[in-house]
Amino acid sequence: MDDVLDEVFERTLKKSVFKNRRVLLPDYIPPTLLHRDEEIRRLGLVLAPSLKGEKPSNVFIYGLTGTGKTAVAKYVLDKLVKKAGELGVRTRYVYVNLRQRDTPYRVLADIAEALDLRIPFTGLSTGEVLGRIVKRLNLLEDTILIAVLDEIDFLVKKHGDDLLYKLVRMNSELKDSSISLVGITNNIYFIEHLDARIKSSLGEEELVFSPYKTDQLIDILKSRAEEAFIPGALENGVIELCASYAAKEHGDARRALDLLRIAGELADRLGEDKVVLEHVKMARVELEKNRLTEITRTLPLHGKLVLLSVIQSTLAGRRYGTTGEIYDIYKRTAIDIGLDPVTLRRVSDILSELDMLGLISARLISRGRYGKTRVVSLESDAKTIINVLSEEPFLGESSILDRIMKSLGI
DNA sequence: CCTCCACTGGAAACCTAGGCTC
DNA sequence: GAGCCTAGGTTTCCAGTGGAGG
Repeated sequence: MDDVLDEVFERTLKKSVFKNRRVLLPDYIPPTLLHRDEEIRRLGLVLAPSLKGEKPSNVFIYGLTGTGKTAVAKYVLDKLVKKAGELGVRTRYVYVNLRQRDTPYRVLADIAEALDLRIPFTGLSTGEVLGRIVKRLNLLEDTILIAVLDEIDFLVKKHGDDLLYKLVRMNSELKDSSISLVGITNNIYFIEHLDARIKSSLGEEELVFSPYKTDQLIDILKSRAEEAFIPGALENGVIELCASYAAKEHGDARRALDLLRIAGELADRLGEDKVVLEHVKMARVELEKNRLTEITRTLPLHGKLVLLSVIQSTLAGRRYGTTGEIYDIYKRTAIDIGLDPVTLRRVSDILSELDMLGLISARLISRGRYGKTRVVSLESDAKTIINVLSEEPFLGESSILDRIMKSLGI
């Protein structure tokens, strides 16, 4: 037994294609950002007044995922704050991702924390938190706070633009301090459904990030690979393949880096001393599987049940199910395992949510006399989903999953 | 050209579990 | 402990609606 383990340990410890795997992780900000000089310069230009103690304009940054919006924002602000420190100007910044912190309260709590305030995770009114921030900023005289609100469209979609309005208006209550907003979104149409008051004040400046071209992706991957891998660890063409896969996904650099990293991890796991093209292809499959597992796992219970019902509705050789059919199946399953089923209205919403997550495709069609409904089909691997669902106590112990697996021939 | 199906999607309100202040 | 806050998931109610079949 020991020998087996020893071998595993040896293998992981001794040989690795990596020199420094960290530089390939999504939240790593490299010391220099390639092919974003213009964007860096322009954002710097907008925010530079803070070095003279003046309030910078609010900025809006648009661009698809993996175009370096977050990286550029963090990069510029890190440098800005450092420079401000040297000059003795009080400039701070907060970075908040509004997809993860998608309520007004949590956003305010994060901003408050950046000002060294302690805020409980629930209990206070948003107005109270806002008030404390104002008080704090007035106490810290001449402080310029820059709040980076990443994926800002998520908050607005769920809770409206009230918070943005309040944050913008907060400046009128501040004496010598100020707050500026940097909004980041990958939804170009986002600004259109903003209130006119906010649109004008938040969009004082606008930056648009265009996707990376394949050769730019290659540059980026090469420079990171030099840091990340030991020399000679990459077969010729590995980087190019990662780049071309990612270029197909609208030049998404994050995806390119993920592919490269996972390809490397696969090589390590297989005990090979070189990353080859085949590893990249495997990495692509793995990446999709991880995403699916992660999303499915974090689904609320009824979301999982509805997803399972979608699988069942497409079981008997059918390509899609309708909302009504899926609801019937769902209801039966829920009662079967001793759960109160939710209403059709709710299931309708859950189906939309699953669609947005990309797990299923739900297209709205009208079948004339036979009413309007959503045509739902599974867009992901049923086997992976069922594996995750079997972790669920309610489902794991029932025989439903076994039955489905049999029908699927797994 | 009109009807009417099978839902969709908006709005408000409810419920549970948490936490503040006084 | 009262009274008032929050987040999330949900229920209740209801006014639409695209287009096949009459």
